[in-house]
Amino acid sequence: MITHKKRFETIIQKLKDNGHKITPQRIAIVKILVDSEGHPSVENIHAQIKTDFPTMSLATVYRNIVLIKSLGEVLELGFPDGSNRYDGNKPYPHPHVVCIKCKKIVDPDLDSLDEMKKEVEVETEFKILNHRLDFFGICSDCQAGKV
Amino acid sequence: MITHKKRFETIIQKLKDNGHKITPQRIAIVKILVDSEGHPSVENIHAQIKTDFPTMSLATVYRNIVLIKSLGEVLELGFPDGSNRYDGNKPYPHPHVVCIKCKKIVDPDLDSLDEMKKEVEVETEFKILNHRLDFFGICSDCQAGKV
DNA sequence: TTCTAAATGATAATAGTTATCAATTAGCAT
DNA sequence: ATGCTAATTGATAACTATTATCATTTAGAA
Ligand SMILES: [Mn+2]
Ligand SMILES: [Mn+2]
Ligand SMILES: [Zn+2]
Ligand SMILES: [Zn+2]
Repeated sequence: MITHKKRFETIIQKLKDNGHKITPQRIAIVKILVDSEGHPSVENIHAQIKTDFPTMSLATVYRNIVLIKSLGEVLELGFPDGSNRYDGNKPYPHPHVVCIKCKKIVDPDLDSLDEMKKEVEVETEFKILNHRLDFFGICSDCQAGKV
Repeated sequence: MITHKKRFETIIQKLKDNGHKITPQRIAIVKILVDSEGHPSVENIHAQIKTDFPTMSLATVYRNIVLIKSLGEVLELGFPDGSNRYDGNKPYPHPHVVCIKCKKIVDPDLDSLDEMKKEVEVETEFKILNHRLDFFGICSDCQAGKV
């Protein structure tokens, strides 16, 4: 996918620009972050890499996600049960739709959010800097019993 | 506050109706859940009660919140960093505005959410059952440097 | 008042994440 | 190309919010 390749280059370049070394582990992690459609978890990333990179440590995955997060190049979807998920393609806040059965997470198109943010700023007198919107439900596959 | 008293009675009654005993610990926890304006944390609830009920165990607070949650009478706002907060007055999903400085959480009035939910259902073919909307920012007090 | 299942308090166990530290290595200087 | 050094890694210990365990206590019915 062309946009994924571009994201890959962007993140690698940003790592270089900030004086970080480009290790094989880093490359593998960034690749998965930008190639995944389904918002992978740390465990998922680790498992994928370990298949053909058996020495990959879980700590390295965590460390690099923290690093890439600090560069603003991955969005962390933290869930209270600890099952955090990551979006390396759209590293800015955006709404998500979560299937509570198969744990799939997709990006819907929603434009009314900006309007909503302004509403909230006027009403509450907060300066809004960030937001998080999740819808939880059952995807069409799971509704059809294709679990 | 009249609405809080009503909520208190509602929850106590529901506990009775479901065969649960009304203990002093339970009463204290429910009181705080319905009297708090600011979405208290477990630690906060525990600390408040311990002042004049020194034997109150943290485990009891956790246990009772799980119980009241299971009866649908408190909304849990789980945050990925483990700083969960509770709303005993509006136990159904609703948007929140979180101050990232003083950790205050308020309930804004927002009506466009239902519309948004329908939009998402049409677009993604999910059956939406629940949602979570948080805005993060800085409250007017913190903006004024009243920290 | 007595009885018993439910609830509590104290604490151990759990799980995701972060910290630590010795060993390895990417990338620069020679 | 080689060696150097600070950055990075892998292994594992530590941490922290929450849950489980279990002996003791108690709410509420008989
Ligand atoms: Mn996304
Ligand atoms: Mn609320
Ligand atoms: Zn599904
Ligand atoms: Zn504030």
